[in-house]
Amino acid sequence: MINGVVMQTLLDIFRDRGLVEMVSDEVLGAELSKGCVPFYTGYDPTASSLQIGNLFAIVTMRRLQEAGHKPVVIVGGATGMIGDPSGKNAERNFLTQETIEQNVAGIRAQLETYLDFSSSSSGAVLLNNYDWLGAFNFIEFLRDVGKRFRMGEMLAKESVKRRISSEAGLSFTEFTYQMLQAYDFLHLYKTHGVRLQIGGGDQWGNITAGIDLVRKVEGAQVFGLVIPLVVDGQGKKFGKSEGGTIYLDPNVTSPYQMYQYLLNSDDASVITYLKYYTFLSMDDIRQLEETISENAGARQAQKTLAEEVVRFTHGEDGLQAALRATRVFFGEAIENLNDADLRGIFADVPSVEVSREQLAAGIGAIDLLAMTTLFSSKSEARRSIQQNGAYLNNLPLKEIDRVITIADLASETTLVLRKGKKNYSLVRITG
RNA sequence: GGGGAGAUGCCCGAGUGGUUAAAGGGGACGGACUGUAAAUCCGUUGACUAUGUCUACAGUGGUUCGAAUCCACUUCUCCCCA
Repeated sequence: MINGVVMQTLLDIFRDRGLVEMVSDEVLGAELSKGCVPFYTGYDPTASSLQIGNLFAIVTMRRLQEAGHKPVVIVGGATGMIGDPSGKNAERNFLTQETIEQNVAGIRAQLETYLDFSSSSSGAVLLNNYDWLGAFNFIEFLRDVGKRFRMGEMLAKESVKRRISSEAGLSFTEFTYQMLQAYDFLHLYKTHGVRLQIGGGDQWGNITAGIDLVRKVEGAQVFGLVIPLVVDGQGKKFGKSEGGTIYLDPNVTSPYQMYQYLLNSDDASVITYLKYYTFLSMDDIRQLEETISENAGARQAQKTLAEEVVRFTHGEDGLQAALRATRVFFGEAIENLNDADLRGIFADVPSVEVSREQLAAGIGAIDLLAMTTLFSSKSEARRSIQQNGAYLNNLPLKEIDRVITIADLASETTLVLRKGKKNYSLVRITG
């Protein structure tokens, strides 16, 4: 309190936004107000791309960075080889050194779009814990680190208890995981002054292990902050759609797919997502919340969420591509588009090839439709046309005996066929 | 080893000699409605050279003008008694 005014700390602001599941000590609020607190979070390099589920932590890091705190991102080159038992039912397969290196490179590139990696005092750094953990020999590790750990505490960890009593059991390798991660915290404290670890709820055991180790070895207080688990209206983990996981890499998950996933957020969850994933003010978010009760059908909140996140991830160009793909996918006539546009929009759509001579000679609509994966027989194709369910370049195919020719190309080499609302197939001409 | 029941379209399930490409339900697909939701409603759901033709009711053979329906054998499934 200063002059009778309650100062709101960054931690309070985070709380208002719902970003805090747990903190190790309330003193963290004051610490964050005093000055730069280097903090870290870690990622396992199990894939070359992060997924949208990881984005929450990244956005949270960004918030901290904007408040003047320095992000230290660890990619678990060493711990990734061990496998974190937290929240997992079985030990995972070891990754090869080569795969891990590839994945580390991919993750680094992605983080650079979200965080400021400049050399300023709060500039982010990315480290690979293989660089220090890999150098250890076993005896040294036992003497310097292992001695600080008590079996009772280690066995009491939820992740360990659950796995030990499970069918799969727990290997010694996995059991030591918490020591490695705790050592990361100690190492970062010593080398970068890191005093805060953030992570998801399943990391709580590992985080506290690190806090304890730093206290024992250095006599210093460091902190942990756990962000909430993000789930959708059905309680399912955020970021998994029927089509699979939503990745941040546009080559794996197109901006359009990400946009669609976010746009389809249910009304009950969208406000929470806006708080987690966007930098909109709480006032703006409250206004969007009102639009839901006023006119839920407009889905203003969902649109805003999708726009903000896609722009943040893929830039303005990526967002525009997603919006254009959305318009086309949802029925806008396909015209004035070139091959490159279509390739972007229909990146995930199957295609068949037809020679230029064949198309020049004309192909019956039914025959052409039956060649695609859309229909498994000519009868189906015929039926679909009769039911007004077949479209050429998003215009209904009305006549059964329609002949399709070169003149029908939507772009230089492509015809767009559609069944029903949004099942597409492309026909490309060759030669 | 003895006795009994059964095998139908994507699935379940009617049908026991003649408009049966096969009732009904589910699913799926299309359409309407809608918020790219849910529900609801309508239509479709063997193939093809398409108002017709061909292929289909476990398999093979037979009876018959005509069979998913009757007979024989084969294969498989289930149940009961030893």
